[in-house]
Amino acid sequence: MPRYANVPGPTIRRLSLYLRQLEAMWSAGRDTVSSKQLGDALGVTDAQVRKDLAYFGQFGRPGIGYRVPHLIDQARMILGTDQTWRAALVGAGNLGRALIAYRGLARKGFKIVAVLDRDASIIGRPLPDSDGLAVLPVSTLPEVVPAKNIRIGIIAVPAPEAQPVADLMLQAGVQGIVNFAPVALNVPPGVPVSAIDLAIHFEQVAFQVAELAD
Amino acid sequence: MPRYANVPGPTIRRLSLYLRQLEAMWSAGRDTVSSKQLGDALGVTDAQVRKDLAYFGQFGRPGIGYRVPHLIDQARMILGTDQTWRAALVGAGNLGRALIAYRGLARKGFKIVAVLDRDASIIGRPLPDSDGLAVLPVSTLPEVVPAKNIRIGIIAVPAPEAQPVADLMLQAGVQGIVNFAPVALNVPPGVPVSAIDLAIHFEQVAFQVAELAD
DNA sequence: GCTTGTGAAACGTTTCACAGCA
DNA sequence: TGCTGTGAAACGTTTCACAAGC
Repeated sequence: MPRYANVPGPTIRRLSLYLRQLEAMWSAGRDTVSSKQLGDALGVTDAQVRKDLAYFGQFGRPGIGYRVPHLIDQARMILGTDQTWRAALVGAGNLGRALIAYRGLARKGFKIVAVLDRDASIIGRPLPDSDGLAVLPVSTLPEVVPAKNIRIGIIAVPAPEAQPVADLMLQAGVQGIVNFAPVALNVPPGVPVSAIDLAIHFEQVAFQVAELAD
Repeated sequence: MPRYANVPGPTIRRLSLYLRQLEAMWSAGRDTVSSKQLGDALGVTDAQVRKDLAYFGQFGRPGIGYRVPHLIDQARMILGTDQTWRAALVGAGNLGRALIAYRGLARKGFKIVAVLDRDASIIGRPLPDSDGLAVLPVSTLPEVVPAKNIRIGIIAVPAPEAQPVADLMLQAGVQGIVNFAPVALNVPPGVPVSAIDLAIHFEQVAFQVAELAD
């Protein structure tokens, strides 16, 4: 029963960008915006912006443009960030701790309510900037996920541990995964996974720079 | 004079994935791989793998497949990670320090050789896991970039500071940017930028999960 | 028998261009 | 006049299907 079954993937990715830009514009005191203005700010054509938004409804007014706060509300509803998403983080290394401290996630409604690790030497330790969370053993995932109403799992462990952690997460009832480990996860079809491989982004820049030089 | 002008963007993004998977397979002792095997590991069709690789040359042997180490070498050459890329990191907060400590970047040839920040209270401080780097003032970017042969800039500062930092980086001679700030950078056309907005990846998972539920 | 490389077909996305409305 | 929403055209990417090679 998908709400937006025929919406192209690229459109959904850009919707996140539109929302981010709209929030910035609203903070800057802007009340309305045209597809051209929104597109220019993001390097997208005005036609693209209109087509994208039209997949979800008719939000604009000819001659005027889009009302910024209204479009923000709509985009949040569509993306699901009008609600709070409780997440479990596995891996309390440098990256994991950076995620805990990052306010941008909470601001979007993502709350890390459990932090787990395999390393016995850090289990039980309180985490800075975390509202008093302490590190739990990964093995408690099956109890913690239902008990804390967790829907999203965050993987921030070394590559070789990522697959077993993902398996355990899904078994525990997690509905979607954000994966920072540099490895392709094998999950059942239809399970939402977003992968962020830092090194790959650097590689893409390196390729483009090399292209320019030659 | 681009070497690979007509190669689709998605193909270049997948080439990074192929390389990562091939490195894992080589570590696991695999010597040859077919397009089907490589594709299955990544959720891509065999035809897609072959088309992608064929944009860059003829690397395979009918009836056999691809020689793993040879394909790794080729992919590294194409992506540019057969060389070392020296990078400057601006922003020594939680995320910045996680990047400094992350070995995966160095393993791919990306070396952070300068760390800068605006915050006077941390300037001069030595950084853990950094080979003895100390934090420099952002204002020294114009001297540091040429002096240390830096080609890539990494932005890990709060959103409002990202644009001025980007401007300063490009003025200082940086050739490409990896941007972790949740804001669209305005850069001259053709300047390679890769943007990583952590919150957006979470949002995409939330959307997909919400789609399943309804 | 198995697998590549590749034209051709199928498919999906973006851009165009304009009717209709403020 | 300015701007949206949208069919239709243009463009780009993926999949198909098979000849050729191991």
